Amino acid sequence: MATPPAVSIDSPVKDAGNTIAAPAGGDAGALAVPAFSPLYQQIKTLILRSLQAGEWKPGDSIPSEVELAARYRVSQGTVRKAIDELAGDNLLVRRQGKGTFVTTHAESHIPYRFLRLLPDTGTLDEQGPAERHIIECRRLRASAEVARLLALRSGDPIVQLRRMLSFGGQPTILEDIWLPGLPFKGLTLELLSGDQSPMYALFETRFGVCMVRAWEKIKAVSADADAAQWLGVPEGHPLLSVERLAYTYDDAPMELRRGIYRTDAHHYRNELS
Amino acid sequence: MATPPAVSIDSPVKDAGNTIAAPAGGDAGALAVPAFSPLYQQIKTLILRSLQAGEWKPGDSIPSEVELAARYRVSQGTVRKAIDELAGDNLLVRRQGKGTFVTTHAESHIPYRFLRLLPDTGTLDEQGPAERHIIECRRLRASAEVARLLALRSGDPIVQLRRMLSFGGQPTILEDIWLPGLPFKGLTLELLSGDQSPMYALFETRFGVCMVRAWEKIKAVSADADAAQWLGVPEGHPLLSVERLAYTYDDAPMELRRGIYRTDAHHYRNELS
DNA sequence: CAGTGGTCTAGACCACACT
DNA sequence: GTGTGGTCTAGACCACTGC
Repeated sequence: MATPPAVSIDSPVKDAGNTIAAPAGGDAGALAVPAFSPLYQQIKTLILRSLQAGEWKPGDSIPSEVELAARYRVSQGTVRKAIDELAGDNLLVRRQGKGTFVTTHAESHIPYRFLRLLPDTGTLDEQGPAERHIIECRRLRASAEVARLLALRSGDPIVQLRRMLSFGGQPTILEDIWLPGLPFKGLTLELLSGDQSPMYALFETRFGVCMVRAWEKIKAVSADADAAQWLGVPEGHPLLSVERLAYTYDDAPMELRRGIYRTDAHHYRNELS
Repeated sequence: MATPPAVSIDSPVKDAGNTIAAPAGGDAGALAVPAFSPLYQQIKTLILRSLQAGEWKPGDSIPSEVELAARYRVSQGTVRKAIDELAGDNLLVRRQGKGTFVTTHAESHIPYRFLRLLPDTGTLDEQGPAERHIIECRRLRASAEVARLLALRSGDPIVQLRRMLSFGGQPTILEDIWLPGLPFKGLTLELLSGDQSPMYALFETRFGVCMVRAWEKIKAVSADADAAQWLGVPEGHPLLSVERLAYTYDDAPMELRRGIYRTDAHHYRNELS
């Protein structure tokens, strides 16, 4: 399987030396556009496309460096640099002696890769795994606000979820989640409730959607009646509001999430450099 | 200047092939300890030491790759990999055609490298630069808690600062800062107040202390009387508590800081991947 | 053992910045 | 032009994994 398609973004020519050809034939057509990129960047893009297209799924191993070098007709070192950067972005994981694998939210030893909340005292696996409870799952139409953030149009179909996470029996996080309706056709409360894996792992296996990076906006807020009831704190209690926008391989926003965190016994941890 | 000291951590031997010698002579002594590291790691450590020793200061350029390769008696590619990693950790900055520079908190186009608070609307330079006001600067003795976090002994001399940051005239951040007394001998309220640059830049130039990375622990809290007064909010108002422990090159904790942030018009931003 | 990623080298050439 | 970092190659060998 797989005959080498060779590099074809900037149509690199390697006749004499290692030059990269002009973006368009001859000298007509687009000018002024920078449009040149190093070979390894082009390889990176090609690999990204294969990930996006689902040629290699989360958890799978991708072809070896030697194979990819042959496929793209470049040296192993060039493939290596491309993979290095993708690994640096946490899209791939290298394992010496075994191969290079597509990063997944499942079967990872970090069950909640994007969750930055830690207990003030104790280890990561403190009181065993988090208890998860789906409160509701509704299909409705995007508000202007949600549509804007998810790059949809007002009124487009969406799925709205609400769930609660508890640690050691203590309700700690109340989350509202908005997902675009089309990619998540078939997502139901039953499906979510009957699943043991992290939500993002379910998204990968059932919907082929891989959350790759995200932004979070954090504020301190007062508990309203609703949050107070779910989290078991008095109204007005200070809580962390964590708004997350998560993206897939193609940098398309695929999830909007707003979590309300109790921070009595936990804290949001962040590393700076 | 500078005659090659050559690599000497693991005493790499490159007689035939590129082997790295055993950590200790013969086969006696420590066994079971892994203790081997690739050449580029050793180079990384040597560069780190030069940074630590102040051989190259923040903002300076370090020797070129070719020079370093000669100095350490390795190939340019090996130096390159070492520098790549240090650049990845934001300790160095590469500038094509110019050289490699030691990262600094001064003259950066990001005036507050470690500050993650952004305005909800508008750009980064929103209302011009932040107004800074030093409220107090006292020299006292470390409490058990502060000593533990700063790796000091209870009762060791420390400097305690309090300051306020305002954006567009709005008091937004109230910070208490604890510094070890010895490295910061000579730090006074006058020095701080008369300085226009970010505090970390002052630390670099006046005390040779470069903050390189940090952890932050974030919680939602209620404004106490003190914070309420300084920040102009009612008591009980939800605020962000941001506790930071900052480290220098040698991974020694060098600053403890606790900030109280208003998040009415701003938010703490974080990227996940 | 063969296959994978990891390290190291040496040399060529390109892109950029200063002078 | 000279010097810097940036890209690319080709080949050798090491270290780990699993058959």
